[in-house]
Amino acid sequence: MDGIKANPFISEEDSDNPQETGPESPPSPTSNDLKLSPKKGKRSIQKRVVSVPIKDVEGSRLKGESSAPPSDFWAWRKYGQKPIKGSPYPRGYYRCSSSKGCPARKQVERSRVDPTMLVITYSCEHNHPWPASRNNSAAARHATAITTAQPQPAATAAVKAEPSTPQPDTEPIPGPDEKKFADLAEDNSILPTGDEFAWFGEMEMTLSTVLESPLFTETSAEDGADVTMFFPMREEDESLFADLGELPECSVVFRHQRNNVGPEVEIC
DNA sequence: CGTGTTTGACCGGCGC
DNA sequence: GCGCCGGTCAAACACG
Repeated sequence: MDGIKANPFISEEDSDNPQETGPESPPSPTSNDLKLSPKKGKRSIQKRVVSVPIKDVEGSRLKGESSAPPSDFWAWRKYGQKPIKGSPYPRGYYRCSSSKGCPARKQVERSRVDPTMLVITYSCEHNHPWPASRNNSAAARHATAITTAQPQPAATAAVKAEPSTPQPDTEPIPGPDEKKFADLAEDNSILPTGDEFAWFGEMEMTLSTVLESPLFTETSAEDGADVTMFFPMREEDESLFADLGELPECSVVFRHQRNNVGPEVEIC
């Protein structure tokens, strides 16, 4: 909390990287066996951790959302809430209600290290057939391009260095996942299905894109410079996406707050 | 009436 | 084997 705190407030998790958002969740020795939904016997769950300022959340609440914290425009239905040991704040469990049978889930809890931040964990079955969205091929291309454009040994290095650098919050791990997501999206681009799950792919793409951005990784990671990235897309733009196939369906807003050190991350 | 939230109970994994 | 804990279910309730 001295300002050197890492930036991205976003971290991703994969079957290979079962790590929670903070130091308070030590990787279990059997980390090979990722965490699964106890009830389901599925083996791969894609997880994405996003931190958003509570201010943002309240802002979205004003828009009409009751207790749904996120500002994404997919519908989430709360199906549970549990007090988490070690945390004064309960964790809410949300399920995607945008479409029937949507396997996507989301956990929302207040960050223990920074109570002004909400930690949102998106999760979805990895082996789920991600349908292509109207723009996902573009996004996929983008992500792929970025990933390949940055042949970082840091990818493995970052993952490897993680245990030795316990960050208080989430970490940017531009790892092999990005490629996975890209491949997924591209692979699924042949799927005829609707876009009920496209949001997840979209999110992967968007986040990956931002995370991979040298601007972000370098500048903000270096000294926390004033990185302001605006993707002026909001609800009103959603209608545009219905007709546009090139623009990103979701927007990510990274804003470095002057007073409140910490970027704003918004996924909508 | 349909949809979403709340809340207690239940289940399974994991550590001791 | 036992207890703890996280995640999910499902009934009851609230709201538009």
